[in-house]
Amino acid sequence: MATSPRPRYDRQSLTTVALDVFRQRGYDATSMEQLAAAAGISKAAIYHHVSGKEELLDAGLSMALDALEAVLVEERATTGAPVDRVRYVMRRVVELEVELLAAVSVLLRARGNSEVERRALERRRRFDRAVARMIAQAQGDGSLRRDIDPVIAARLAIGTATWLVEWYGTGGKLGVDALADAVVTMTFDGLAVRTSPTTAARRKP
Amino acid sequence: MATSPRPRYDRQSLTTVALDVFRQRGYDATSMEQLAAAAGISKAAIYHHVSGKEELLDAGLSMALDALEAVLVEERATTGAPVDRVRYVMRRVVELEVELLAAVSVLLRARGNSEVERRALERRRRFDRAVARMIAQAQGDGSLRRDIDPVIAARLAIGTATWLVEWYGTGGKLGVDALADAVVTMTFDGLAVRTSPTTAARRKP
DNA sequence: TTAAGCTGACCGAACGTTCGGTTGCTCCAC
DNA sequence: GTGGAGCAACCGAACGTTCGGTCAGCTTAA
Repeated sequence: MATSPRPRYDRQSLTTVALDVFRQRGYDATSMEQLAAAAGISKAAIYHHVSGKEELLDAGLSMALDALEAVLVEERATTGAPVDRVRYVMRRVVELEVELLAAVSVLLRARGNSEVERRALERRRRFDRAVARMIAQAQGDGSLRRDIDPVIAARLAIGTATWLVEWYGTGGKLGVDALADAVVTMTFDGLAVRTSPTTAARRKP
Repeated sequence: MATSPRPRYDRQSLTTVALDVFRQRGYDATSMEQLAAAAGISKAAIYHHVSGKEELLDAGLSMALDALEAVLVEERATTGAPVDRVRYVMRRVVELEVELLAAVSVLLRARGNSEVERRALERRRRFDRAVARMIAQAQGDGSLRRDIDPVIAARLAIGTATWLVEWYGTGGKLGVDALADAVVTMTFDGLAVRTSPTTAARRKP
């Protein structure tokens, strides 16, 4: 009757635990003692699996960034009309953020206080630039409005999507699909009522 | 020839200095020594003006929240068509964020780790609810689309506006008006091209 | 028997805060 | 006009506490 066997952690599972605590309290405000308590092991035991606190942050940030960057090379993000590719990427970003809520939450709070954070910020910036390039293309072929700078548009669009990790609870009543619908609809069609059904018809790709 | 007189700080001016450092490094990652260095006085001198680190945070958070709440009782936010009131509030929020960049930046990073932060989060939530109520009204009179939940719409809209403090630099080339235009336009009309000029005509209130 | 997994005790460094004392400006009796 | 009392502003040094991290030794599964 093994009611409570040893936790048996590894780098990956410890990172998951750490990300949850980092998300709740912030990286700097989280002590190794608190991580140990959350994992149910002693502080010293953590050092058997990772080199220290910063490696947990690095692994967590990479988890989010790897997933985001993978979206950019998916088929539907590289082929087809630019506007459809932007829509697809937006939707996938929302899905990823729900799936990797804690990791993305920690990522967007990184300030560049260490080399690990600075590298993560650089990768995040590259992602933003890639989306901005796609938006610029869609503006070029006339499917997106041109009166908003593509870089600003990308930042606002990604910001809208990114921000939801701040309030979206995993146990929330709103499903992922409905949430992604809301984000994509608002980003491309806006909150105002549409007087013409032309663009509304292509809302869900 | 008094080349370098005493700095002569008070609670207010010290808070301004502290907010800048908090914004760059994060509250928890900022030490009193770093605050002292930024202010050009000794660590001990700070305690002559404020009770401690947390009072600086409290004063900074209140600065942002007071300004945001004041918007809700302005005339253009309380009279007129609901949709116009929402537009106005959005625009004012963007203006305030540029004006109080550091304070808003610190506010949106508050995690609720202390009583001070928890009180700030509660005030922020009340602000969100007020905007959600205005959006619900605008949906009720048919001027905003009803297929997005007002609470979700409010969070996304405010999120879009709030997020810009993460990338907007005070010395940036983009002016406040142009930025507010971009945010309001994207939130209400979206990035997609308009096939009907009806709603586009009322973009700038 | 062995080695990975883990623990409690512990370390030096850095933290926020406090304290005794100094500095330099203001004001007023003379 | 001047000298010295009074005081807000400030400083260097130190406080107790907590931090991230280490270590010698115990436990447990194979």
